[in-house]
Amino acid sequence: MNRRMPLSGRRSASGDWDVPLVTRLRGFVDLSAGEAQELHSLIEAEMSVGRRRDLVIDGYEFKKLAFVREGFAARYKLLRNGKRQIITLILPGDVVGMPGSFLDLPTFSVITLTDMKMDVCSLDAFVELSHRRPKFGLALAWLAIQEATTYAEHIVDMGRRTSVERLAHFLLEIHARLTMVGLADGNAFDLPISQEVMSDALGLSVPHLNRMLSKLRTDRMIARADRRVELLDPEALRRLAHFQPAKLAGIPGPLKKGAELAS
Amino acid sequence: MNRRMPLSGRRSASGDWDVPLVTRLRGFVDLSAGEAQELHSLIEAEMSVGRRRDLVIDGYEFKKLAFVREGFAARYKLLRNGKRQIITLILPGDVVGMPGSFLDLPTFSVITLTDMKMDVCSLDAFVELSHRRPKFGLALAWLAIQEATTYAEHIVDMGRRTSVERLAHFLLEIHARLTMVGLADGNAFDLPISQEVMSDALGLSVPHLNRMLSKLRTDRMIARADRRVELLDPEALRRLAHFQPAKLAGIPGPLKKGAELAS
DNA sequence: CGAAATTTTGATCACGTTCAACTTCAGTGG
DNA sequence: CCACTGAAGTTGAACGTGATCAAAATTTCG
Repeated sequence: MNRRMPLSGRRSASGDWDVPLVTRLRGFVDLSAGEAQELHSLIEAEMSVGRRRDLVIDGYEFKKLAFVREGFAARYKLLRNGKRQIITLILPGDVVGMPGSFLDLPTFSVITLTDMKMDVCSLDAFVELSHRRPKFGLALAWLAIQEATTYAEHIVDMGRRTSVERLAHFLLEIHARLTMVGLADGNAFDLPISQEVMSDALGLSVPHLNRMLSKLRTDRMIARADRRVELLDPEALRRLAHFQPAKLAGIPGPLKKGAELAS
Repeated sequence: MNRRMPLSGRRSASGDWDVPLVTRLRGFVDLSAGEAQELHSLIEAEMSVGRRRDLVIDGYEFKKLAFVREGFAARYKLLRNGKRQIITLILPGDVVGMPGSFLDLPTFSVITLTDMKMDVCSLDAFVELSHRRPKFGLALAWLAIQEATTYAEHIVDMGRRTSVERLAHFLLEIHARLTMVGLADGNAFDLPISQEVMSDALGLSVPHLNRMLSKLRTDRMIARADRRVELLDPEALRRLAHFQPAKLAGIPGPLKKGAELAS
C-alpha cells in the first residue's frame, strides 16, 4: 500500500511549498520561500499509506521525520496487560517520528487512523540542514516544546478532570489544532475516528465514553453526525473543560521580522 | 530569599563547568570544555531560593531558562475546582522555564519543593548563542524531546496503569533520572517530598497513595525511611510497572565524533 | 445480502474518592 | 520539661465514578 510518488511538492500561487507543517512553522518563525524550499529539498519521499498501517513500532528503530500532509494517526503505547493508551492524535502539520526518532529505539508506536499522505526526510538530513541554518534546529525545538505542552495538558486531563470534562477538553483541543492548520470549518470539523480510539485517547472504557458523548449531545453542547463534530456551545464547553489555549511565542532574536538588522 | 552570588561557577578538576545539566547534555552531544564555557557565559545569575517559592506562575510572563543545580521542584497546574495536577517533578539537570518560556504566557506553574540552586540565563541569550553554534539549538530540541517523552509516559501512567503500578513507575522513573545525573546511591535515593506532592503527581488522593505506599512496603519492594527511598526489588517493581526506560539517541552527524564507539 | 465492525443500552462490581478521626513528629514557648 | 501547635502520615467507613461484562441495535463494507 505504500507507493512512492514523484517529488512534485505542493506549491501555492507564489511558488511556495504549501503544506500544513509550513503553516504551523510560520506561526512562530519567519520562513522565507527560499527557506521553505530548503526544507522541501530534504524530502526523500512523498508517501501515501492506507488506514491502520503501523508507521512506527515500539522497539523497532525509526529515524525519519514524516511531515503529515493529510490524514489522522495515533501515537500510542500497548501495555503487557493488553490495554492501550493513545498519547496523542497526530494531525496534519504534525511530525511522525517525534519523539521516536530521537531515541535509540522508540518507546511508542504510531498507527494511521485514516488514509494518510506525508513528506518524509531522514533525521540526519534535518540535523545536517540545522548546522547550516540554525533556524531549523530552533524550529525543531519549538515543535518539540509544543508537543510537550500538549502532552502536559493531557496529563491534567487524565489526572484531574472528570470524564465529561476530559471529553470536552479533547474536542476543544482537536478543534484548536485543526484550526491552526486551516482544517476546521468554523465550529465544526471532521473527526473520522471511532469511539474506541477516543476512549483509548481519554483513558476511558468505550461504554462510558459513549455515555459522555450522549451527555454532551443532550446538553446541546455538541452535535455529531457522520464523522463530523460541531461545537454548538463552545463557551460552555470551555468552561466545563477548564480549557486554556496555549500560544507558542515566536522565536526571538534576528529570526523575527523587524530584527534583520542584528548581525 | 533570592540572593545573587558571585558568578564563580562550578569547576571540575579539568576546569570544566561541572553541573548536572552539562552531565545530561553530554549524554547525547559532544560538548568540549570550551563549549561548556560558552554556555556558562550566558548565565546572568546564580540563584538560591528557599522551599515553596513560586518560580513560574501560570499566566505571568517568564522568559528565562533556569538550569537546576540542586533541589526539587514541581511543574503543575491548578484547576478552578481547586484540584492540582503535578505534570512532572523538576530535578537537578532539568530546566525551569521549559515549556513556559516558549509560550506567550506560561500555562503551568513551577514551585520549589526544597531549597534550590539554579543558573539562570535569558531565553533570548540562549537563542542568540544557538545562531552562532547550531549545536545548542539542537541540544535544546533534544532536551524538549526528552521532556515530551517523559510526559508521554505520565499519560500512560494516569490513563492505563492502576494506582500501585503508577506509584512503582513513578519511583523507578525518579530513580532513573537521578541516576542519570549521578544523584542516586545504587538502588536508594533521596526523595524529600511529602505524600501530598506524590499524590498530586500521580493523580491520586493522599489516603489512597498512602495505602499503596504501604502495600509496596509490606510486599518488600521498597523501603522508605526519613525522606529516602530504597528499591528493594527493582526487578519486581519493573515488572509491576511495565517499566521501559527510554534512551535518548545522540545528535547525529558531525557533532558526535567517535561517539558510536564510546560507552 | 450477509458478515463484521461500531454504537448503544443495561446490570453489576470494584477501585479509588471523600470525609473524618487519630497518630506521630518537629518545632516553639511557657 | 511539658504543653501547645501545625504539618505530615495513617487508618476506617461509606460512597460514587467509571470499569466490566453482556447483549441488542445500528452502520459499514465486502
